Amino acid sequence: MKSPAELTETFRANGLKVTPQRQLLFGLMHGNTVHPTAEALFAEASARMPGISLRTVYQTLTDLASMGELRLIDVGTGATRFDPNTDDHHHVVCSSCGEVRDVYVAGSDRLKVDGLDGFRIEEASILFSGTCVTCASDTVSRAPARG
Amino acid sequence: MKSPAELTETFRANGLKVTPQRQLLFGLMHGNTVHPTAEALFAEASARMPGISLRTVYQTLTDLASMGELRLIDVGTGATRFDPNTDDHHHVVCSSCGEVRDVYVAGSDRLKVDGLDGFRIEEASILFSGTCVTCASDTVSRAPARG
DNA sequence: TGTTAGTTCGCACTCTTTGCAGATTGACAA
DNA sequence: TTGTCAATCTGCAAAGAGTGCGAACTAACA
Repeated sequence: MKSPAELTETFRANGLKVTPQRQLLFGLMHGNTVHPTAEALFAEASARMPGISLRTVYQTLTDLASMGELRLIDVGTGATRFDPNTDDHHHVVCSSCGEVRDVYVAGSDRLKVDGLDGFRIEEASILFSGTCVTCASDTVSRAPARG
Repeated sequence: MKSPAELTETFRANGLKVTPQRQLLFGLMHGNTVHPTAEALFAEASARMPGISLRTVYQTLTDLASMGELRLIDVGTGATRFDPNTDDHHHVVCSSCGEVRDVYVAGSDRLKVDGLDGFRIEEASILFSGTCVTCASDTVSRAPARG
């Protein structure tokens, strides 16, 4: 995703207005590596701009996504996650706490895939799931206490 | 997924009852390759057993999944799909009509993945998306007419 | 400063899935 | 065959995630 300043340019150049709400969201998403949900972002935004609406958060995020500045990702935890990293990458999700991290995969071009006949493939996404460090240690330390 | 007869055994052996509703669903899912949603399965089931409830469909599907007889898959089209194929495989989804097909991938063990540090990986799923044959030809033949 | 098209916000509503509770009914024993 | 009891089924309410809509508001430019 471009920097807030660049996005400001881009938006204006496209006839879109740069509102305080949008600027706030540009800032919250820029360099954001936590893959927040709309709800999570709304909470952060609300703290800095009381009164901002969830509807606006969805709107802006959707706009950014359709401009290619943001990727919408679905890791199966219910809500859509937003990722400002537009590099060619994949994700890993903790099945316990839902944390999502970016993952880089090399060699995917050498995969032998059977069953794609007739499909014109546009995208391939790999989702790893498992347990993150924090949840793994929580389990270990808490297991004995719980019996 | 096991055959309806085998599932009947398994259910009874586990103290679960084998009701007409469950038998119907066993039959509808066995060998089913269309990856139906709960709603789609409910429609099929209703045609053969008027009065069966959507709630029961969800319940039975969830039971089968927790017994490992069914895989729940999320291809990003909104509703969860149910897959009786429990082999190690992946999926491809048509972004136009939502059709889902099974795909077999070889060589995934040779992928070089960066970013999994700290995670204990339990699963990796690959989702291809693109356009199926039917939708591709629809687009071609209809494009001129639509101008 | 005025104009106007693009935005924001809140509410209603859709869609998917789950919780609940009363009415039913398999499964096993006598 | 009948009885018992826990497992099931069904319908309805409700939760979570998004989206459509319209009135009020405001950036952006002349």
